[in-house]
Amino acid sequence: MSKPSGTDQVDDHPAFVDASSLKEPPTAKGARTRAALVTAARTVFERDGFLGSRITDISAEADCASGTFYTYFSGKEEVLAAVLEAAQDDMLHPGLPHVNGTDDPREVIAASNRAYLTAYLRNARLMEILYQVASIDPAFQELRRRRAAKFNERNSRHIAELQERGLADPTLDPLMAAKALSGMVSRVAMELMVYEDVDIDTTVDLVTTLWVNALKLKAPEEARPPSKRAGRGGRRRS
Amino acid sequence: MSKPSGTDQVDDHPAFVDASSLKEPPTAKGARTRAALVTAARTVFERDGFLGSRITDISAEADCASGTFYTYFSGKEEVLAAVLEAAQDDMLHPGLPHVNGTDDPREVIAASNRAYLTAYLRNARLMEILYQVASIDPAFQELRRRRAAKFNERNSRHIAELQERGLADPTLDPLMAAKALSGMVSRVAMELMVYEDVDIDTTVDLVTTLWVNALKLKAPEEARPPSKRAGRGGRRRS
Amino acid sequence: MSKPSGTDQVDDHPAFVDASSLKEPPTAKGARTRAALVTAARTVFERDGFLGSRITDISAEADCASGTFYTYFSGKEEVLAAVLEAAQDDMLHPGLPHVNGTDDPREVIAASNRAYLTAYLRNARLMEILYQVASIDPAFQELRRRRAAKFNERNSRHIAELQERGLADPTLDPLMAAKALSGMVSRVAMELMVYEDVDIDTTVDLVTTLWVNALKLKAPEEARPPSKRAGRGGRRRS
Amino acid sequence: MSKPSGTDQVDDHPAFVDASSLKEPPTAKGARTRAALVTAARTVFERDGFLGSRITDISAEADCASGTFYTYFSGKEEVLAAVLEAAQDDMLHPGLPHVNGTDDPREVIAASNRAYLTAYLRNARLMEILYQVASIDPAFQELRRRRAAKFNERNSRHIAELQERGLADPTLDPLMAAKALSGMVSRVAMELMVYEDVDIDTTVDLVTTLWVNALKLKAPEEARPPSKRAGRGGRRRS
DNA sequence: TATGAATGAGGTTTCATTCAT
DNA sequence: CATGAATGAAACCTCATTCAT
Repeated sequence: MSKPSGTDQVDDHPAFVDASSLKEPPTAKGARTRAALVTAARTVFERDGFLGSRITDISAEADCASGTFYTYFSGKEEVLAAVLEAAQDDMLHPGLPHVNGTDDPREVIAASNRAYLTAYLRNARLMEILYQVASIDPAFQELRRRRAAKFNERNSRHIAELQERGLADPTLDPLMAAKALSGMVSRVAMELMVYEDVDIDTTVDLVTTLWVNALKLKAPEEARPPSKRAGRGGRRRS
Repeated sequence: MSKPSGTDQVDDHPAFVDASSLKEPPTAKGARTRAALVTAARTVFERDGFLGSRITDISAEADCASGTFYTYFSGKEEVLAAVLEAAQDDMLHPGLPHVNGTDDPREVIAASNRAYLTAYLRNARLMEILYQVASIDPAFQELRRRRAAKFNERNSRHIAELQERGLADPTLDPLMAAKALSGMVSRVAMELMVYEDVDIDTTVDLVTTLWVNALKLKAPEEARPPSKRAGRGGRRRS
Repeated sequence: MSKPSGTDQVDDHPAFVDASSLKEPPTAKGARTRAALVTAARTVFERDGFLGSRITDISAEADCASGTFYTYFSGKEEVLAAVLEAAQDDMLHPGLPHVNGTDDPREVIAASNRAYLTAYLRNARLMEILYQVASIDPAFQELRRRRAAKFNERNSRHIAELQERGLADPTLDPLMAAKALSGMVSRVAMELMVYEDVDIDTTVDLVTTLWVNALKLKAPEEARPPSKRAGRGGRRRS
Repeated sequence: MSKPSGTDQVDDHPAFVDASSLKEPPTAKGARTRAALVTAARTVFERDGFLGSRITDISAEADCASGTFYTYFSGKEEVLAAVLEAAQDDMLHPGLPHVNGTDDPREVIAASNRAYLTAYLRNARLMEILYQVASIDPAFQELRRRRAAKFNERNSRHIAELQERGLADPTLDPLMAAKALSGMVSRVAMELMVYEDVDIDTTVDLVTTLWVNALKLKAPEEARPPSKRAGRGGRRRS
């Protein structure tokens, strides 16, 4: 099924498949310590930002000595990767948009957006941090890009499908539109929900309406411009 | 005249009116040195980012001793403010969208977006930096917010006007829509133009179409009670 | 027992009970390093004065890296507090004036003064430094004051006691007299013993005589001028 | 006339005869600028201490450029010398203790002390500063010593004279006693009057009584072998 | 593994002093 | 003489990283 608007991902990062920090902890205690460090790192990053944080703070937060940090990670970048990886699990299942029984594209889009924004809210600060780091560290930039690509692909497919069914503006480039619209959603998520505390229902409504309008989405029954009415040329958006 | 999409501003920062660094140096040489430092700071910030930059580098770039820096600024934050202030001048007059002779709202929107994106391109890295710093320093966060507010107000007014003229979807909240749409534009600017090197014409077209669609914009002649001419169905965006 | 003239304290600082640097280092090595730093700091302070000293010099003197200093102290002020605290121990037991077998107040005063001056000599430079710092840093000013208060209280009590026993000039305000006389002693300590190298016996004699005279001290057997012999008017002090 | 207790001097610095900064200002304007700098320096020194002060502050206080400072002085030490020199004039004539018509030594001593303490109050902070600097800069140490010497000499002479007249304890070494007693007075001046705000009358009384007691001073009529004994019976001021 | 003291390179900041205007 | 910008040596302080225990 195609999901329009970042259904199960946060931001443009659909899959935090990272390879860097997959050192499976050897011992049981080791695993616990490592986990504590990852949790602590997230806390500290969210509090102080990535660049503002110090390794000392992370180990302190994890209740261990600063030296211990280096048993599991080679530096801040690596914990960050681990933190993102951990967050991914949380973000992959944000109540998947089981738009049961509905075919109405608007409902599907709304559900997707809701799922996306819900997950976003839980991980907003982390996203902000990823953004920051990406603009500094090419590795994270790449990470961000690769994931955004997957994500946009999916939304793009959904748009294309709607176009094929005659439900969306056929003049739009599906991939470009997908990028622009999901960009809009993630921006709105940060600006309105995080900074301005707008409630999620309002936000879902807003972005869904704009998204639907932007695609000139028709109701399914209007689909496939019936040949006979072709003369009328009525391809009314929305 | 109301300008729809951040016509003459970059990002959400319509007016970099800053007060912090208004210490006009008394002498001419002083002014020159200060200017050199501001220029150098911009260069260094764009190269290394705000947090990655060192004051030493800035003074080196400005060909002066490190101590000289402190004659004019109390720290990196203050130069950044000065840099943004200087950039503002550049951004305030990016070939104002004198959409001469056209009343067509799409043309107006397109022109605005072009102006905006053009300026954005010139200051993209700086915007990225402001974003970074805002997420770290509350002062810049505030700066960003206050300016975004002004900016959104303007776009909001334009949308409301179109609604009043019966040209735009009346169900939209003008302010919210303005925020979402200009968010989209600045996101696209960064993602597509800066990271993916999409050319400006394509980008302008993309965002303009989406913007226009999102508002369900009608051509002026369709305005208001289109009752009688409904059959004609002239739907020309742009 | 009340001790007249700063018996077991140096200057007006009876108890260097400081709270600022009570961070007992956890490990043994840590304790050693900290102690080395305190010792080094004292050496450097006595050599260069407080303001003339550099943290680098202290760590160098303690044979450790400059960063190590900050593991234990937040700055020069804090080491100084630690140095004073350490000195206190030395000063608290300078051969307490166990004027065994004597009740003669003059002997008691002499012994006290000797104890005081002996300790003073050992810590003279430090006292000078405390004086300096106190005139600059309100925290040390306060420290000095609070301790002087305790000290003066004790001398004051001794004087009052002598007055009650009819051995000292009853017209004197005990606290004021205590302040003035111990001020005299510490001044003389610095001026004569430190700057002019007068030997301690001479100095003890000098200040004891002046102190005794100033109180118009009588020998115990003269106590409470018996009314009947009033006419004889025998007034021989000490 | 012999003055017992630092009659017209402040602290132990009877004569600020300094040679270092006697560069008579050439121009009239020059003289004014120099004077402004000296005044400013005193203000700044009293506010921030000698070591805490910066040349910049002094020129700022004197409303001139920092470079100007070097036209008149080679550094802080030199202005300090100038400041002390200027203060000397103020201190040399503090209402000289013309104890007209009295021969009573106590009156003389009281008057001297009053004169001394009055002047002290006016220059207390400056004295504190001189003390500080003396403990750092040998030149000022020397200055202080040489002046103290003259001062002590005078008090010493007065004591000797009283001894010769049979009015003071003949066992005291006049010079040593002078040093100790004037040390007491200057200490009390700082501690009580400056720090504790004790009023001058009380202070004069206190130190005068102690001074008189310490010398075992007799009234003139009791002088020497009082064999015939005026009959009137010596009135001892306790 | 865990610890936390020690390290020291690296950046920041201050200010006395010079010098061209 | 006055100015005040420029200088740069010198001190401060931080923190990632190592390593002996």
